[in-house]
Amino acid sequence: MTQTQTSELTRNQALVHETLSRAEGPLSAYTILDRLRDDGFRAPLQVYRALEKLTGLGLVHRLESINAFVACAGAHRHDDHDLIAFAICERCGQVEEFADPDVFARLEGWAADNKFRVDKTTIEIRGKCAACAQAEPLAPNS
Amino acid sequence: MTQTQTSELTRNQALVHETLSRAEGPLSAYTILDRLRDDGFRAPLQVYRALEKLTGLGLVHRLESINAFVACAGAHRHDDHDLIAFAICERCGQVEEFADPDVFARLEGWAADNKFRVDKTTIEIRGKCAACAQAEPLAPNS
DNA sequence: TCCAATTGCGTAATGCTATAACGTGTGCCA
DNA sequence: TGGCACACGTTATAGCATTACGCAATTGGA
Repeated sequence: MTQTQTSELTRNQALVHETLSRAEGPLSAYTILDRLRDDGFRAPLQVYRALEKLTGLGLVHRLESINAFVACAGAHRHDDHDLIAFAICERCGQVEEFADPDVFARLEGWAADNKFRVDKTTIEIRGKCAACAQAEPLAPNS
Repeated sequence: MTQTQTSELTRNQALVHETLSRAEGPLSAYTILDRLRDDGFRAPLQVYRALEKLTGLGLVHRLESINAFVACAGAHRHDDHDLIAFAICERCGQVEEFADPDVFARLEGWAADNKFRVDKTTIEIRGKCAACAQAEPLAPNS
């Protein structure tokens, strides 16, 4: 029941990944835990350990601004794990991933100019997605 | 002891702001609380309420990726509160603010193309600042 | 072959971050 | 003067993440 090959997922990792993949939006670690109770999950650490591995593999992204996790949409190149921006709808919870090479080029330019060694870059836009923006008027009251 | 003019800070707000301004780097809300015990602070909410006001005024920034707060460096325009990127050194804790109009222009471009209504944009780079990068070799072991 | 290193797992406890829900007081102004 | 907006204080609770301990299985040399 342990890992037999480097690139395969263990049972716990696969369960967490499946849970995130099936979800419609980002999930918190504790939500994942709750959804995996029936599969034997008992403690937060089981989730966090799996998430650590999955994020390392680029299969899952962490959304820093909302303390949640999403399965990688997979629409981008594998080695661009940390060159992805997120647009998070605060109304419906949907998350859009997008990669803007120019944005990252400029940030890397700043880093180079300032001799800053980059480990991880976070770009997250919060607001309302197209559908929710339309559903909600601009000036609700007054 | 309450607010007499709209643009002035209350005692609590001023104390939190001063604490952050004097700090060398970002502080967590609970660290701020500890530093203000002698000034009568007892509960997290006293800090969080002040922080909410200060971030609203643009005097303080929240660093989402490390759950901490910094006093605004003030080197940028007042109305560019949320158009600022941060470079956070994970070794010494120093934070650099910088505004890159092109980056934000491209992100706003994406938002416009996708009819996404932006509320807040977060850009945070974590890594090693120039001094710390030099102090730490690239491949420590192996 | 056997030892040691690595990796993952399970459990319990703890720590850190943030908010909910009360009620109080004060200034403003219609 | 009554209502509103805002700030405050306190207690309790919710939500997020890690430390620490021990065990089991795999792997890769010596």
